[in-house]
Amino acid sequence: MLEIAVLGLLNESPMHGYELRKRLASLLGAFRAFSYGSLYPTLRRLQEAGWIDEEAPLEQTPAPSVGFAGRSKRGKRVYKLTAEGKEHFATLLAEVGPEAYDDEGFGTRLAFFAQTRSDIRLQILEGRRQRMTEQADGMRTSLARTRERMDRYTLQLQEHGLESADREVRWLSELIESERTARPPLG
Amino acid sequence: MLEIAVLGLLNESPMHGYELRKRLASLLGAFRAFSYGSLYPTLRRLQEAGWIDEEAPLEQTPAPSVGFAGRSKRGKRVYKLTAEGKEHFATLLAEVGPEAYDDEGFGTRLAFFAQTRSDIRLQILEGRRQRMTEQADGMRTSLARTRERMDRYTLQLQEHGLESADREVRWLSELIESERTARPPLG
DNA sequence: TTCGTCATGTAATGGGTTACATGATTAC
DNA sequence: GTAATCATGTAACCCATTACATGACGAA
Repeated sequence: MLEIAVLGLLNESPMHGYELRKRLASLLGAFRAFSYGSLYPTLRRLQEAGWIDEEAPLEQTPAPSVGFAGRSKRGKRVYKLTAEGKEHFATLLAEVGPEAYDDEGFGTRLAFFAQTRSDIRLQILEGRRQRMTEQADGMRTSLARTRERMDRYTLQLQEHGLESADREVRWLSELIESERTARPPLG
Repeated sequence: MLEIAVLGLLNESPMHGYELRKRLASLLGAFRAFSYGSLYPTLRRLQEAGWIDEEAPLEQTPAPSVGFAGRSKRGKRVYKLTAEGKEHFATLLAEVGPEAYDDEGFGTRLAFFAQTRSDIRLQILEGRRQRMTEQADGMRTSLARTRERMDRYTLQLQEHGLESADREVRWLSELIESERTARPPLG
């Protein structure tokens, strides 16, 4: 999750960790803000895997002290995607399994839809819609079956959840529709 | 989270693990279904803490083999809340900090609102509303600032998120209102 | 007798968080 | 010169998941 988000942002432009975290927070909507305690280890892991790389900073100050990679002690580390990283990111975006439909995964995929193939976009939207439809139906059934036995708070909770699920289904249907008209099927 | 949910359900009636999991799934809405890999260890932990206890099953079959606590080999283990467990659960429900407002925590608290003191209910609802209001405002600001630079998918994502947040705020306001009229402040 | 579902459990792992620690840079 | 914010990092922990393993019981 963090991995795909980091790769996606770095695919748009090189960035350092601190900035990455801010972009992440605003992209994924204030909630889901990832702490540094997971971000920095992830950056290291991605670098070791060869998917991202540190940009050597262009030296304005004449002589950096002995430090490796051009950094004196502990300056900004600006990361960018490598060729393999771009490839890997493309592979991740092309996955259409359940991990692309669930609550955490779907938001992240959608955030990078502009970089996703249009047939994959459609598959993900339809998968998500199916999942949300099933969830809504399950809640409807359970509500119908146990409505009388529930206290008003449980009822409110379930009804709000159901309405949210229904709203999302409608929203997805609109997205699917405009996706289809924008790129009509061959023939 | 699992702890409070387990205690809450067992406070309503004694139950075994398997049943607990099904009730959990329907209570928290199909999503958030907790696997056995976390449920059973939690039950053990709660039992070791003295908050829940195994009910000795009433023997219908004449002689169980040597097993301890009345179970022959591995039968159902029906758990119930102890007195300390009830006390502990009440303490958990009375917490009004951030853990009661965030996404995971709030749903669980609301599910057991019928067992929660009405002044605490009000505090939790107001805390949640404040949090969601702040979140919505943050998203509105960020949308206003970066709307032009965003692709249509990111825009859709943010707008849907904003609408959901706004809807929840309105819903919370209704709950707060009815909570207040049902139990008007002293005087 | 075999299949489905009820029922309990463990081991390995994952993906994050909190709290802590450090240092550089900017604004007042 | 000092406070805020930018910036990077580590260690300990937490709460869950997946995959696996076992076994009882009822219905076809």
